[in-house]
Parts: sequence; structure tokens; C-alpha cells
Amino acid sequence: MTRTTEGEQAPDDVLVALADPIRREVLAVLARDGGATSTSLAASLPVTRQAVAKHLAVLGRAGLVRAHRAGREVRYEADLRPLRRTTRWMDTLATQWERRLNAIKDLAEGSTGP
Amino acid sequence: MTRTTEGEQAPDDVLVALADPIRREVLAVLARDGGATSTSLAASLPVTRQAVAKHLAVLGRAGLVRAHRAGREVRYEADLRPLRRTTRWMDTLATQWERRLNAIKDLAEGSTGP
DNA sequence: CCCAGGTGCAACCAATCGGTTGCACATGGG
DNA sequence: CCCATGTGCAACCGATTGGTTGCACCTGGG
Repeated sequence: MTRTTEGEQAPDDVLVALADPIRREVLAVLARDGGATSTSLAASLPVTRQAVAKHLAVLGRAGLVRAHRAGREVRYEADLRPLRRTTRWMDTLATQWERRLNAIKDLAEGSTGP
Repeated sequence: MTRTTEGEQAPDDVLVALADPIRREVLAVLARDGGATSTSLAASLPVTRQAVAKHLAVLGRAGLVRAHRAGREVRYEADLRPLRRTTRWMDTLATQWERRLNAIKDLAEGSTGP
């Protein structure tokens, strides 16, 4: 069945993925080097390979990372489209909310009168 | 002095705050109504007032919400500036990373030759 | 005044998270 | 071939999170 047809898709997974500094660092490395394996990532991060693997799973669920086998390695690379989608979604929301707040403020000023 | 590295700080608290759907809903209500109390928020949310209070604390740590007493009530209102800051930060990052990835891809194409 | 409505704090609980260790399994290059 | 290297899975652990209940404490309006 089709979920989240409520008009706004939940960028929930992306926000959750970005809420962790290690995950952001992983993304940064993947973007910097154009890809990496869980082992090589663990070498440049203060955690074990298994921890990195879990973070990659979270990033994968958010669609921010894709994996493909290369020989006996598994190479991960960043996919920034969900990130762009999320920034657009947040920006739209911020604009709507700001508009709403300004409208309320204007109303308040009008009702008290000069 | 003016630091050029100011744009580099990670808006960790904002991302953590936004990673929870209830917290986003709280922000939405505050923006829609221009403010609310923890009690009134709890009335329109599927959690208790105390849970709302904790969420408001998280939002407060992120600077997304400000509180001020009004009589015996405590009214909370949204401050969207940290949100705007975060979207700009994310967008800048996305651009940098995309540029980097494109550069790498171009290099790869160049090396294989047309 | 005095009590109802609103807040604040603390204890407690289950679930999740981030991390680790340990081990089994695959695989490809010397 | 065969072993070093890389990956996958599972159990376990402490800390954090999101939520609750319970109670004490203000405060202002009838």
C-alpha cells in the first residue's frame, strides 16, 4: 500500500540520519573521496567497522548512501538528492511558518491600534 | 574580529530537535497559533503535558522556541531563525559535496578518455 | 480568602541507540 | 592452493530517549 500520501512525504529518515555527527562525518568523507568501504571509513573515524556499518545502514535507509559490490569489497557512495529534497522541504516549511507568524503579528498590531 | 569559520559550526541541536515528529508538530502548532502553553499543546497532542515540556526543552536548547511568563501561564513561541540558519548550512554543504562529487566524476571520465 | 488551574521537579520504566566483542563466512591474489 | 583481508550476523552492554505517574508548589480570580 502507498503510505505517506498525506500530501507531505516525511523526510524523517533523512533528519534522523543527519542528527548524528558521526553520520555527517561519514557522508562528508564519502563526498570528499567519492566513495569508501566500511573498513576504510572505520580507519579514519574513532569507531569500529561494525559501528560504521550500522551508521551506513541508517544512511542507507534515508537514501543518502548506496552500496555496490566491487570484487570482495562493498563500496559505498553518497547520494545527495534526498538531502537536497530535505533542505527544500525545510525551507518551504520555514517560509510558511514565518508568513503565518508575521500575519499574526500584524493582526495584533492592528487590533491594539496606534 | 569576524570569523570566516562561523559557517562551519554544526547546528547539531537543531537537527536533533527536528528529528522527532512530535517536536515538528509542536513547532507547527506554535507557528500556526502564534504561541501556546505546555498544557494547551498537550491537549492537541497524543502525549501528556510533561512529555510536551520535555520536547519544549529540547526545542529550547536548539533556540527554536522561547518562553515567557504571562500571569501564571508560561507561553512558548517559535523562533525560526535557527531553522533558517540550518537550512542555509545544509544547502551550502549539499552544494559543496555535489561540486566535489561532480569533480571526481569528471576526472574519472577524463582518465578513461572518450 | 481559598481553591482550581497551571507549572516544576523527580522517580521510574521500556525501548532504542551507539558502540563493542566474537565468530563465521566469502574471496581473490601471491 | 590457502591465507590474509574484507564482510555479515548476533549477542551483549551502558547510556539516552520518550513517555508515564505522582506530588509539591505557585498564583490569580470569584
